[in-house]
Amino acid sequence: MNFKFKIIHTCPHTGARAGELYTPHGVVKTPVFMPVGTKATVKALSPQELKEVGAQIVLANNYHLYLRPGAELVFEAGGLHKFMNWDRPILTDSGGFQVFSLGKLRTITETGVHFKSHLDGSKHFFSPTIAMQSQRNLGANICMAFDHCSEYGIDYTGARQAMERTIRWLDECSKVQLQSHQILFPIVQGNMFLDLRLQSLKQTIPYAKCGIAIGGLSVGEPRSVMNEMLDAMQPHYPVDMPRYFMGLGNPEGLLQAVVRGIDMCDCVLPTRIARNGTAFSSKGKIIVKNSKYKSDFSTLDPNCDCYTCQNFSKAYLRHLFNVDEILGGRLVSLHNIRYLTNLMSQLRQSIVDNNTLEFVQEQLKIKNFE
RNA sequence: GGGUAGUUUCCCGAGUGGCCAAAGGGAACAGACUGUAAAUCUGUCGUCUCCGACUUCGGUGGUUCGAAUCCACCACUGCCCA
Repeated sequence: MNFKFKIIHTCPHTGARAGELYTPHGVVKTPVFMPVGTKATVKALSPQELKEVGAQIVLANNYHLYLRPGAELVFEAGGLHKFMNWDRPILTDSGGFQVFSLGKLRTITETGVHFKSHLDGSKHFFSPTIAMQSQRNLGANICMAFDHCSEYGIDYTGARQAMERTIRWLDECSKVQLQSHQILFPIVQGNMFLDLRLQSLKQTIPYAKCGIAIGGLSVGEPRSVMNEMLDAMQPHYPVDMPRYFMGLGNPEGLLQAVVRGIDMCDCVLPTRIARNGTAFSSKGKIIVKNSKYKSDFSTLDPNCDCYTCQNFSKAYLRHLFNVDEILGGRLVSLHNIRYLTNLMSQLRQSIVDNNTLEFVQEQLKIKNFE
């Protein structure tokens, strides 16, 4: 088998683990934050910059790449790694999240999802099989199961139906033969209902060969609810494979998740808020555009080793946003990714050093950390 | 010198008797963003003791129950003719 997960150390006081995920495109040290590059590019950053900033693995999105340029074209190009010039591991989301986010542009049936392209309104259909075949063509290392991610606030019956459908779809997904350098990650659903979560987890585990994902959280629910869900699932995960919390990317959430046994996270948050003028920092969130930084010639974060923090002041970054120059979004994206990769590697070190609890509590003292 | 068009809240600019504290855009300010329909979106944007009151539409004086809108004069600006 081309994939292997090795646990280096488990925290004796929390659920945190330090591990290594071996893939045909290299090793990923966990816990890990994975930047999102939906359309085969992490917005505003080059692969070289991503490496400099410590990205070990990136995401791409099956739905978006299926529409443009098409999965066959990516296959023809030699696969995503070659196409986007990223030689480290890649994970593709199946398009399941678009079932959730595209709202009125889609209708869900038992056999799959009818989409209207957000680009030109053209009609498309994803069955679990089609979604997996498309991901096979894209050629990422980790392919996510095609799931039904239900929205926060849905009632029990709706949540149960989405969860059960996800299991049925998972079974179909598992029958699609992937390339030898690929593996399927199944996804646990169940919305905010503990029994559904646990049932989903139980039924999903048999399909997990190397890793298992938690979907449908961090979709607007209070942090306490998210933690409650993670706490409930933690004792029941397979020990020997990474748990991937889909769509989590704010510093506090990452810490909360890792101490609850999560190994992998991804999110658009760092890059999106960066382009919108907000930076993470060891003193909390910095809204760079704010007028109070007009003549603040200090850097975003004195503790950060990124290119941005080595060379540019808040006043300059604010200026870039003010005059609508793309470099602003680039520099803050660089910083925000670095902030999270740094946070995760420090967290990893704390696990190895047996002082995770201390480290996390110290970090959580930071105010305005959302 | 003559003619003509204009002067609106930070800027541009709509508004030609009441529904106007005054459209729209910009700027400014604040906020949101979680498996990316996002370099996007939302809110505030005359003053105040802010369910209400007050002061504004170049200036002054009129007409009118009521004026940014009508009239007179003045000031300034653009354009055309000398």
